[in-house]
Amino acid sequence: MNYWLMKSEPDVFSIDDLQREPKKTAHWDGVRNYQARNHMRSMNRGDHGFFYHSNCAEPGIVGILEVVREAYPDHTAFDPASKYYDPNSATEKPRWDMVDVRFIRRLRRTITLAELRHLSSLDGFALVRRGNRLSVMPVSADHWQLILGLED
DNA sequence: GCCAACGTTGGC
DNA sequence: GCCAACGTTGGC
Repeated sequence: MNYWLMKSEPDVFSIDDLQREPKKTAHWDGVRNYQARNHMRSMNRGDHGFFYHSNCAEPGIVGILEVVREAYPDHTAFDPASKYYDPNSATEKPRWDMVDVRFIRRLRRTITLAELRHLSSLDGFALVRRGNRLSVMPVSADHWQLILGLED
């Protein structure tokens, strides 16, 4: 099993929104960055990921999700009414993909970005690299366990 | 292929 | 709201 981290702005789509979805499952649409898309293409059913809240008062990891459907075309790219519309992503040759993810649980507390930045043991973790803006990134098994260990 | 201009992300 | 750090676009 591989581990991931996926960012979402809570004002747009929060961990609570995911929990409220039917079957607690949602499309992870709107990714418009090639590196992030390629990470989604590498995901396997059953992989786990951190749900990260970005661009908010307390940025950090708030929960855990599971990949329940592997990458397939992101239909919002075909929809002129969508803010994620991409005229360069033709339906016969889709440029952008999404995965389906299911809510597993909330963390008992938010593990903040500020806190993670202070851990030298997380050196090399993409999230805490300076200037990182990637919205979907891998997490090593070691880092996954280490971060979960911070929860209590 | 270079690179300046522009747009976006996201912490603070 | 500011702005640093990137990514993308498009002229040449």
